Amino acid sequence: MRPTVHDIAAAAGVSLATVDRVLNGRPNVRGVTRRKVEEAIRELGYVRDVAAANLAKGRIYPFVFILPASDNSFMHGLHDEVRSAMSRSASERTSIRIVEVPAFDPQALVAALDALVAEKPAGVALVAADAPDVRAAVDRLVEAGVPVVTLVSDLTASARAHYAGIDNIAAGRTAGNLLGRFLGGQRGEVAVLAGSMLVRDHRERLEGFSAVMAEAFPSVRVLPVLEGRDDPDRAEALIGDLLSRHPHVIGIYSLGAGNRGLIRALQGREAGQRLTVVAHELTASTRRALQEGLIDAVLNQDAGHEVRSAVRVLKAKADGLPVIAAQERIRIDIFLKDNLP
Amino acid sequence: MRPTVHDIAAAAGVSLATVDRVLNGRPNVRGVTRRKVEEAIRELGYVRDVAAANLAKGRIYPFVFILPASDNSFMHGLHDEVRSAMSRSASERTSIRIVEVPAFDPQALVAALDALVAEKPAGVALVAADAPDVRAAVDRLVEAGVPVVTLVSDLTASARAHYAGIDNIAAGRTAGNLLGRFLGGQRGEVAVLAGSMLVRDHRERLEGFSAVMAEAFPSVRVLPVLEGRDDPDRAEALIGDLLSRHPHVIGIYSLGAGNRGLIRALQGREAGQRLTVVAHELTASTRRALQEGLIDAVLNQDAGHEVRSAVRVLKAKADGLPVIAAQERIRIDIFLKDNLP
DNA sequence: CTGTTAGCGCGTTCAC
DNA sequence: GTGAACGCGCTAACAG
Repeated sequence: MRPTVHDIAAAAGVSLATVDRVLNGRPNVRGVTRRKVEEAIRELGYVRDVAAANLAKGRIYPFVFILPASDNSFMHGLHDEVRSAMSRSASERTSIRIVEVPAFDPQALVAALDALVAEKPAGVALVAADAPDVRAAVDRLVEAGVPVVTLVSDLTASARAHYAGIDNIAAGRTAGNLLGRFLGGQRGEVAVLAGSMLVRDHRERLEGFSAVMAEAFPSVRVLPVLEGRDDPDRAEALIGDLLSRHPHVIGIYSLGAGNRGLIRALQGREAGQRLTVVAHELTASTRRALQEGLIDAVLNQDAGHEVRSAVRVLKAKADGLPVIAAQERIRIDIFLKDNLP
Repeated sequence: MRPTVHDIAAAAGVSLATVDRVLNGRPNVRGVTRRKVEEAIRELGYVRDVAAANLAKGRIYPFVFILPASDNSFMHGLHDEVRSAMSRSASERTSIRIVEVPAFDPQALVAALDALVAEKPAGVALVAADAPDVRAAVDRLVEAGVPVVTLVSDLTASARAHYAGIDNIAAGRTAGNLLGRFLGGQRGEVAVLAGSMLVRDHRERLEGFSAVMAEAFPSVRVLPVLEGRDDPDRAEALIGDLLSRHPHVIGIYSLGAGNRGLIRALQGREAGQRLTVVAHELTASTRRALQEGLIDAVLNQDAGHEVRSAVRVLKAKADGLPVIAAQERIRIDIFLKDNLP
């Protein structure tokens, strides 16, 4: 049987309360007594039963997730995952609230963040838009003692405690390598479809992609980026237009969301002129396109992992505990039609 | 505040014990009473506090993991993950014991399994060798009331409750697709290096790989499989010999373990004659080879996920609870040099 | 069949 | 400074 507080109290010849004081680093314990207790703890190999501790404390963590109200599958998925985390609230002792803000709107984010300064939740997670005002608002919240983590898209140089998302430069490089290899030495042009160069994750993916193409696949020319604002209709128009003007396009890298439009544009083409396509985010539509061979590879970030990681980190920060960085790294998943989950 | 057993006892006008009986489906409750309690539970939206329940129960789950004593990095990693699960035993209320058996040795497995019939642990996980005797031994253990899950390599048609591992046919297909695409239309021969055709996972990978090559890449000829027994030295010799005899080899699929030998053989070649190589299992050596460009892609199964999943499933089975299949699916990870974790 | 009672391991008053 | 005693939400004897 595992040793309990009783055992160490007995071993140290003190009462439960004293053991508790030492365990939780509270004052009012003489140095000698403290050392005696610490000795007993080490001796018996005591490890505190967190579940019992939480039960006794009855503590719950009120968290707020600020999410963009984007109408694309990835954001819907992210919402779902947060809701799923809410449904686990009971067992995880959390109380999660979602605040929706318009997408690509720094001012809305700032307002939402500032509103939380007074509320003082135990932690806040947000999908950051990369703007100085947002950075300042995050810093104000942190200053007020609320831990903040960024989700999916980061806000560097801010006081956020952690970023729960993938390394987007690496993602861009991966996409470039995959696309380049799949093209198998063909020469020609590749198009890049992004959501917006205003968000950091998209900028970084482009950066990584461009770097690899220049380094490793010089015979392929990367066309200027198209900004589809993660909107299917706009993406379809942009791609359709591009393909009619550029007959030498042999591949596409879609680094943002709203791939439904891209897929529609691809469907319109004749069987003979298939393009090599790498896209981001595994959704119902990209999955189908992968299976049908319209898309060759999909890079994915697991929104579920990201949300769970954000919650873990926020809890740790709220308790002033350290975070095991390696454990919280979000991986870049690659899906071909054969390894779909 | 969440409703507790006290609240529903009060609402239903019964005692705590009765509420507990209804909650845990225990007998000795009149139909009327039962319904009253169930009504109150629904009414108040009661959800049981699992942590508190576990605390009160004080139950621990004695599990046994039977692992092959293979000297390759993947198996070492698997061992590490099981040990890591053991270190979490305190908080997960498990007590895990590892039993090592010689690799590729059905009889040793049988002996280990039979020894457990008397011990009657709460569950057993094993890396199965695919032999009728093993199947029979597993069935005996299950018959004795011990839930069994297979790990990494399955044992179909046995009474095992679950398989915690990847879909190896899909893995083989993924490898084939990747290798075929990377070859970019070249014609030539590809070699296949396996551990042993006696284990199911290797057979299935080969099956998936061969199918895709035949379907989608007819210009590539797949050479007869080489069996390296997951032994580095043997693999090096086999590959070295092969390459000297077959000048038209343009790619290699290494579907087993012991890739250190393969990598040594690759290192001996001149820069001009690089092969396209897809291997399994991300280890220190395959990681380095990936970074150095000796290997082009690595497929991986996350041993940590597999072990954690096995524990979750065994717990559920021990309690007679259902398993959420979707949640326990182990994914096939693909790593290029750019998305290494 | 149903209720009473005593813990599980820990945190927290409130006396001493 | 230190300790005794109660309660967190739930389970499990043991009575009735």
